[in-house]
Amino acid sequence: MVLVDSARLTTAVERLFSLLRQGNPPNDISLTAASTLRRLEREGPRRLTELAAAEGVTQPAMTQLAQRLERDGLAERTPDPTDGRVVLVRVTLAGRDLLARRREVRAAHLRDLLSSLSADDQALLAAALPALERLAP
Amino acid sequence: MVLVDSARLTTAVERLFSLLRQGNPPNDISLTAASTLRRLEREGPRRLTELAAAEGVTQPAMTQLAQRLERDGLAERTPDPTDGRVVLVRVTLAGRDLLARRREVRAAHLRDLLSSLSADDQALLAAALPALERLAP
DNA sequence: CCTTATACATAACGTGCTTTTATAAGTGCG
DNA sequence: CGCACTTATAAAAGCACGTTATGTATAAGG
Repeated sequence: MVLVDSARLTTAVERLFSLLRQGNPPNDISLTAASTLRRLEREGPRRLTELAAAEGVTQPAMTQLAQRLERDGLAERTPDPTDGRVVLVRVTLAGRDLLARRREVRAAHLRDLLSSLSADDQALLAAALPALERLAP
Repeated sequence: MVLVDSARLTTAVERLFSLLRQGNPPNDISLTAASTLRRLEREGPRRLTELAAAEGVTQPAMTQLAQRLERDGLAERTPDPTDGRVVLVRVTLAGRDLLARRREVRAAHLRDLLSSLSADDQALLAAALPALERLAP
């Protein structure tokens, strides 16, 4: 039995995400690019087709994205020693830095929002944070 | 004083948003389009410049978005009787339907995620939901 | 009136994605 | 070995979505 009003939680997450996105640097990378970098950071090097499937884009799109990421120094493409067809994509240090900076900007923005919340509400959010993390592992 | 780890909350929200977006219909509307439609549904008819400012895009971008929304039957543009320069944008029934369907898909997806959570975690999330809504009003 | 400000539209451009089609290289199997 | 399958690249055409710069119509105020 699900105790949470999933429709309301959905809306709240979407609205919050929109707000956090507001404060983005003007020339930010695309959502897919950011999501792919995060995935590479979280899961380690991955092959192109795997990334394409995971991100829900076509394989040519992921080829292009990987090339842009490489061009911008955010990712590297290296051959797989065990399979000559495969290209492994991995995030670079610069890529990790970019992710960290993005997180920092968003977190600062979020802190602003949080500061206008009551202590009670903040406590409720703090208490629910681990649950939220388990929800989206 | 902010009691919540805003960096962790940021990451959790981003991850959850990505997961919810996964199950999207292949030809979904853009984030800005969705956000604008939601705003129109929530706040009623608005003028173009107002929408542009609220969504953080330029006025020409909102003009184009409104035209696409109108072309797709999701919004209408009507003149303001009291000011001949102004165009009022309103969401149509089809637009509301689209929003409802999107919410339903996401909510169903979220229910799946929630169902694998402990009752305690679910209770924490349910308790924090109103605070989350106040955070992103 | 005439001028200036406001609201919106239009034009020209860049990026990122999609499909489609073609090509090439590597792997695995009968 | 030869052939099918897999993996990735490349290139073309098209649409969505954003930008800046510029144009046009209405409003507002001397």
